[in-house]
Amino acid sequence: MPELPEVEVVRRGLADWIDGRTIAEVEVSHPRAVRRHAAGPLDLAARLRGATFGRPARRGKYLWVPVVAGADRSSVGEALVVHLGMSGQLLLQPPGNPDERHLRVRVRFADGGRELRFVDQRTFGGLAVEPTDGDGVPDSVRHIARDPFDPEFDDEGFAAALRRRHTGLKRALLDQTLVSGIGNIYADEALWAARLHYARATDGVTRAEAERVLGAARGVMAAALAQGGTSFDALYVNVEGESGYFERSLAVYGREGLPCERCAALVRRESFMNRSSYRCPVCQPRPRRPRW
DNA sequence: CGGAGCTCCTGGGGGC
DNA sequence: TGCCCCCAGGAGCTCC
Repeated sequence: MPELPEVEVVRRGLADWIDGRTIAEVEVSHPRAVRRHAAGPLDLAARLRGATFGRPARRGKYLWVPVVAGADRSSVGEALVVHLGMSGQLLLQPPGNPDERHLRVRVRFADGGRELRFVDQRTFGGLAVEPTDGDGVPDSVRHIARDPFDPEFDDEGFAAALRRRHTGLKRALLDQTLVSGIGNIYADEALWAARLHYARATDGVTRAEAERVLGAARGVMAAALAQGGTSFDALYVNVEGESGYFERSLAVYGREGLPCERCAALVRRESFMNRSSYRCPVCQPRPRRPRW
């Protein structure tokens, strides 16, 4: 469930720990973790060996670390791209620490200090080394929209693009090519804060409503980031393996049958898009003409 | 080409 | 106690 705030917590941790360090060796213990690296695990390891990490960057839920090649290679721009999927973790562990049960990739550094470990129970996440464009954005991230915290995010452009869509509002919020970083939890929280139903037709959403839900998404994700992110089942943790505290601040997600904080009506859980959606039946009434 | 549904995966938890 | 099934869901892929 790592969404933008959780990925940003990890990015900040990485910036503290790996920026400027040189890679000694990479071990891939589960090929699925590097399936997005088309040339295979050996190629991934070879591209990283001897290279130096730069400053970690992020767009939406995608994280990447520029890699500056060793002296023996031309310095074509490349980056190590990481997506945490549902259960991915990036941990900085002392080399002697016991391996985690779901350790997939280990990066050892030449300085012998803490190693970078990619741990992923459900294996939806993964790593790849990819070329970057003139703006430093990797291939697989180029189709991802800017996220609401990107200085170049265009609020009016978002509202216009949303209203041009012919789909349901939550579906659109989860579409990473429209706005990135929002997942199931923060979509539900943003919709509750904006008092909008998930099945509102996007072409019927007013400009003001579009601004409201965007502002709500920004607000809830900023609050979550300030608390170190949201955690469930200890699956999401920062690079030190610690959980965030935002779960206790969630207004609707995971709160089926509990009173809405605004109106005391009981929160409902509904199945939608093969996942759970939580809403207040009073604050977020079902639209006359729903779109799923 | 936009939109929608399917699928990948594992472990925790509930029901019987 | 053990087994089976459901559930969590990001995003690429496929089909219409």
